[in-house]
Amino acid sequence: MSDTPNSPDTPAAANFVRDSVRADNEQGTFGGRVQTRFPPEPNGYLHIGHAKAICVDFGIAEDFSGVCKLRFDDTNPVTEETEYVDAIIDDVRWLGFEPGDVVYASDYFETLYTWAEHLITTGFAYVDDQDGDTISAQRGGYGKPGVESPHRDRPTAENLDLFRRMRAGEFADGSHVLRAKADMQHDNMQLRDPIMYRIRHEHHHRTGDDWVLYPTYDWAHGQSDAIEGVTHSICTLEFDSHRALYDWYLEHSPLPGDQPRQTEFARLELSYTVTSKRKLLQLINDGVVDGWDDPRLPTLRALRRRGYPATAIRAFCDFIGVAKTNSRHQIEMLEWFVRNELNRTALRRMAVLRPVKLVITNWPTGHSESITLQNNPENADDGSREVEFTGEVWIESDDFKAEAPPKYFRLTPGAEVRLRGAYYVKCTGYNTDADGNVTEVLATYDPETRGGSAPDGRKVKATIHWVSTAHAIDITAALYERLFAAEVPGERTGDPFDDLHPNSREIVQGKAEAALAEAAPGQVVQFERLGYFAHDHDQPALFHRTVGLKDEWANVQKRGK
RNA sequence: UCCGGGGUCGUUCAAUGGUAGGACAGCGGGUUUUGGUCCCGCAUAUAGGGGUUCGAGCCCUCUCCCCGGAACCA
Repeated sequence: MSDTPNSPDTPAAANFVRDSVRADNEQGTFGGRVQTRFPPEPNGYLHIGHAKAICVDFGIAEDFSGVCKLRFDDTNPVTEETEYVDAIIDDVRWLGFEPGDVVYASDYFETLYTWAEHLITTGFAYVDDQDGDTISAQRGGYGKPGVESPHRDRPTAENLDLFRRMRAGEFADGSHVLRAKADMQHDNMQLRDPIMYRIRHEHHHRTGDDWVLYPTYDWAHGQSDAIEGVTHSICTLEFDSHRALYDWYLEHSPLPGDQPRQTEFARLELSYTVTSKRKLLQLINDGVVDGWDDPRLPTLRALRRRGYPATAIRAFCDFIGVAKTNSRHQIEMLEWFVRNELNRTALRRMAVLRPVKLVITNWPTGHSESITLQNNPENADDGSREVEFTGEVWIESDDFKAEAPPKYFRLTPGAEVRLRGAYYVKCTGYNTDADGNVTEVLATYDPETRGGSAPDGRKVKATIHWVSTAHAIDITAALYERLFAAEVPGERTGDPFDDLHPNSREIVQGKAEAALAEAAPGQVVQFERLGYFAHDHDQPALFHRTVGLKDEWANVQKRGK
């Protein structure tokens, strides 16, 4: 076991949810049993916010040797699709969790229906055939009591008859609903005779056309929990005011076992990020991004494509903990976890993304030699590789300046730097085109410094990366900035789209060492001194910048301004 | 307006009546063949008032601020 926060072995931090589960176990509340569920609605792709929920739901179950099922909350046939179901299962597994079972709220439609009849029979539900606006108006308002429906005291037999005919498809959408007979005066609006069933003549992704009657979330959720034996129903804060209803429904249902308990925690929000399904969909539909797996998106598919390791996401989620405070975590912290993981695991390679040619004027014409470089200084087991060096190499254009600003350690006329693993070179001059752009940097090398150290002990202040022009391969790199330029997108104007970063993706053509041609699809490597880059799954020469390296030089420049 | 949930360094999470601590971010230094990593150090917080107590971030009380709640969405 390691004590680094990024280790998958690190036990998750204590938090109020875990503590309450532990207390339940000690008191024998559920006979020592722990069962949770992760209940996404299959109407969109999972994003980083879901990752936290997944880590909480599956994590708690794991900690107490319980089970966590993946349950699709598919109670609304008009928005839900099978496409999302498959993707969600895939994403959960990618994160590293194996669902105890994959189930659907729609599996329980028949039981739910039976229980609804039970509520009718016991006098706790009735059929209302007023229109939606009327029902809504009768609900009252904050601080104002509601008024009871004229159908509230409909006789049981009539309720049963109407409800069965609703199921049989005799009525039009919106004409009838089944409502709980709770309390129209309750301070909590959720208890003011909520809708249990509505009529939707719609095709359902699993039950097809078997049903025209669909349960609402509140009626379906707690009952599904009870049916499958969930003990701890952990959800996000916005359901807090639903808990009273959750309990009410359970108390009035013929449960097969223990009554599950709902606990709420704060969802994960990230700076510079939107996670609303509606907004994500809009970004795609408006063509701002290419699709659900565009690396600029916070969806799990996108983060995966971008090179975020699942282990880093999990470590982040475990580390930020679980609380009830509404909070927005800084994306910098997530990026720290990503770098921390990749620093240990990513092989180093040299790539030049904005190339300028460096000509070594005293290099023997036509000579080429092989340089041995470590694959990962953090892990000797990753071994080494051979890289060809010649008298003409690509270097990063940022690594040369005709006139050096203060504290600039790289190449400038008269300055000596190390070409990583190869030789010291001293800049002797440069050539420009008619417009004054640097076309070639000229330098001499010191043959005594092979391998990158000088026998006379003299030091250089910079080491720069390089790629032999004769041996370079062409690559394309996608450089991403944050999709939104504001910490809280939409805070100024109410519309996150007003805060879109004007240039969140830059495509550059670069040069790279030959070994990069062997990168596996999806593999993440470090381009030395530049950042971590994920090899695209489909396009062989395309690399997505996962995250840059911490850049002290950029800080120096920023401070100088 | 009513009900509910919150308020601890810049951000976030701890401290469950007994020295307010960690991480990220920031700043300074050391090591370094990545201006990376690593190491060392510095600075910064209990929303406000009253009370209980030997002792309060924690308990009581009043005030202020933030979030959620009146879909036939989840």
